[in-house]
Amino acid sequence: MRLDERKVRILQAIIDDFISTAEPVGSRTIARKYNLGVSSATIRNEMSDLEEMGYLEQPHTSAGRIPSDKAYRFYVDRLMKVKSLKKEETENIKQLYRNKISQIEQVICNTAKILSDITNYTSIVLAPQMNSIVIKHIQLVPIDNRLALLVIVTNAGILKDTVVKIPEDIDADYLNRISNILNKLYKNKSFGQVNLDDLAGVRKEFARNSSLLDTLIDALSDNYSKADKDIYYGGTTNIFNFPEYQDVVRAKSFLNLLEEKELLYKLLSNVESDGVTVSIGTENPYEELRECSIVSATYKIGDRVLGSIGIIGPTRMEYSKAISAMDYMAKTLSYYLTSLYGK
Amino acid sequence: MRLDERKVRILQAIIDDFISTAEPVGSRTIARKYNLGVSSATIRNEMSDLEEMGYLEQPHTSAGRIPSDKAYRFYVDRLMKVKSLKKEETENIKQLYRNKISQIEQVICNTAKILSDITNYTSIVLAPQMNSIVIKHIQLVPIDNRLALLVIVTNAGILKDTVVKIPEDIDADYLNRISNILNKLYKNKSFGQVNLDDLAGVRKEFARNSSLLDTLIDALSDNYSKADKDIYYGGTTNIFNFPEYQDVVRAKSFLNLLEEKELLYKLLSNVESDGVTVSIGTENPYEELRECSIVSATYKIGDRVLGSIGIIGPTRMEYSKAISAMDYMAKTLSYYLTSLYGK
DNA sequence: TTTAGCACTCAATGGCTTAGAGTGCTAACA
DNA sequence: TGTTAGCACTCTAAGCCATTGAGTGCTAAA
Repeated sequence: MRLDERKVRILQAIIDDFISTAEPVGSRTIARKYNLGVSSATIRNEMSDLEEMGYLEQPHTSAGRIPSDKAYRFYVDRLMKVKSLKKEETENIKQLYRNKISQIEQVICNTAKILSDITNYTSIVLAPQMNSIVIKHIQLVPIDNRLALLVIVTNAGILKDTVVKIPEDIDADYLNRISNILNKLYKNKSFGQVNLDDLAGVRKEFARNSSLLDTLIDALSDNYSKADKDIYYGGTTNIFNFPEYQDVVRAKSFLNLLEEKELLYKLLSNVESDGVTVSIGTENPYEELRECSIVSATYKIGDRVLGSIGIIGPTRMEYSKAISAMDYMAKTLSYYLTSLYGK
Repeated sequence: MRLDERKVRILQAIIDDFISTAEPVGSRTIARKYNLGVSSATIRNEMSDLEEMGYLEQPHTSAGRIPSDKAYRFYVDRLMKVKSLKKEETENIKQLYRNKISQIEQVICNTAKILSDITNYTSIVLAPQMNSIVIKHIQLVPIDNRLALLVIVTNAGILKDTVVKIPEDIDADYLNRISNILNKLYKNKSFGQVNLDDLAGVRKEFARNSSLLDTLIDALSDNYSKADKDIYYGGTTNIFNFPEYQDVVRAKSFLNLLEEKELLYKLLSNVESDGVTVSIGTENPYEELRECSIVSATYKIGDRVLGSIGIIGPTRMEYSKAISAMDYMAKTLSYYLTSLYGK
């Protein structure tokens, strides 16, 4: 059976309607709301065909029909016109980056927030992936006679800097010497190449202060291992706005899903490095996500991918809005980061 | 009418039962489960008295009874024995602070998490209140020829340090001079005393680099104004575990409540500075909280209150557990911060 | 003062009916 | 041959009603 133009028009009407109402769509509704110039009976026949072709599903005989994942895919690839963001929305985004220069985590956290504000879905942002980040400089900055700040400067902005306790009798010169040792070992290496054993190897240079060495090893490995899977969220409670999540059990399982960092991490780190990726319902590799869609993109410094951003919502998603917001956001963030830290 | 010993025993049984089941408690249940040596009819009479005295309420005639806020207050003040935490729980808490020295925000964020893990309620932690924090040192640390790190060292650990853009032609000496100016102006002042006009007043010293000055003013005011109302959460979805929040509307309104930072901020900043404060249902000044209880305490460095911690849950809360966890946590956190930044 | 007994109340449960939205088929029509 | 009106059929959701049972309050006896 061929998907002729009339079928396409009807399919589009059904998808549009279902996206906005979340109710199964009947033939009469289509005939009334979208005047396609044919009667409900004709539409009924076409709908029956569309079901046979796999684009529609029927929850039960006496209900209307809902689009299948295949229909959404067709919609996203062919039907939908990506409408650009409203002026005020792009302004909001730009505003976020204008003048504001602060910790990269801050920026990313705000990115998540604004993305969920614009789309009304939940947004997920993966913090920069350490493995690809190169250390430009390590320095111990003295704070007082018992504390110092271990600052790791990377080509993606400052990383979590860490306060470390130092033995009381250590002076600035000594800290400088240690900074030099650290630099010699790690400068221009990526975090993936960092080997903490190297540091243990120079234990003798620390003389009697081997406890300081241990503290440093701790601090470094902390930064290395943990920050890697940092995930930021925006609009986690937005899910309650959707009728399909008015059921506590479903809402809860959605919120639990968000806490499965491992899964989200895998999901978002396998994203195309260019443009916006859309993953619909059962296209997702994970069971838990078979009723959700994910719109994602990466953000970069120059050409190097740092991390990724995702929007997650019901398969009945306003793809057009979500995709355009994602596209604009990822580009703006990348542009901003590149101008700040890029070479 | 007097609250004689038998009434108290019955009241206690009812409260205990309701706390663990969330179901209205009937006279027969009490007679069966807690053998008080009297029949259900006697208990019935006593319950009727307790209701008249305001300790019990009846959702409807043919249901059992539930404790009133007055009953919980009595329970917390007189009846309840605070049971101390399990060994493994205190171990978990200590573990959190052992060796781990990092940004104060990190510590606070983890505090929220562990508190909610132990109690199964939602925890709320107010970041250190800037007004009382004293600046010990301000320094601009050069990163590369376009960026510097503005580090503000306080008597409560490092504050959010900020990356600032600097004009390309500025050298380390110049940054040092600026650091000195900043120190002269702000050292040993609390954030409450910081007046950004002071900085504007030295504009001439910046010579042609007045854009750098503006950046610094921005960065400082950012730290000053925003961080002040930072709130960290733990276990926000724990609320779904309680039968009284199986209703989406209620669950949603609870989650919305958590986003009312202004309100939570007011609520938690008016807490007794010593010991644990318990605020039950309608005792709370806000309408939205009349079905919740809040257990809170402050954390300090030495004697100076920095911020506060709260646990929020249904009025039917396991007060004993919540209070002991809160007590232990606040003390441990204060001890840790004092040993690190105190004096 | 305590307790057994009993009538009474009321939310919750489950079965039953009805209403209505929607389908699919058939037959007539252009 | 494609389109449409008409109609019987299906199935969920909503409303209604009777039943159940947990729990109370009162009374009278121990």
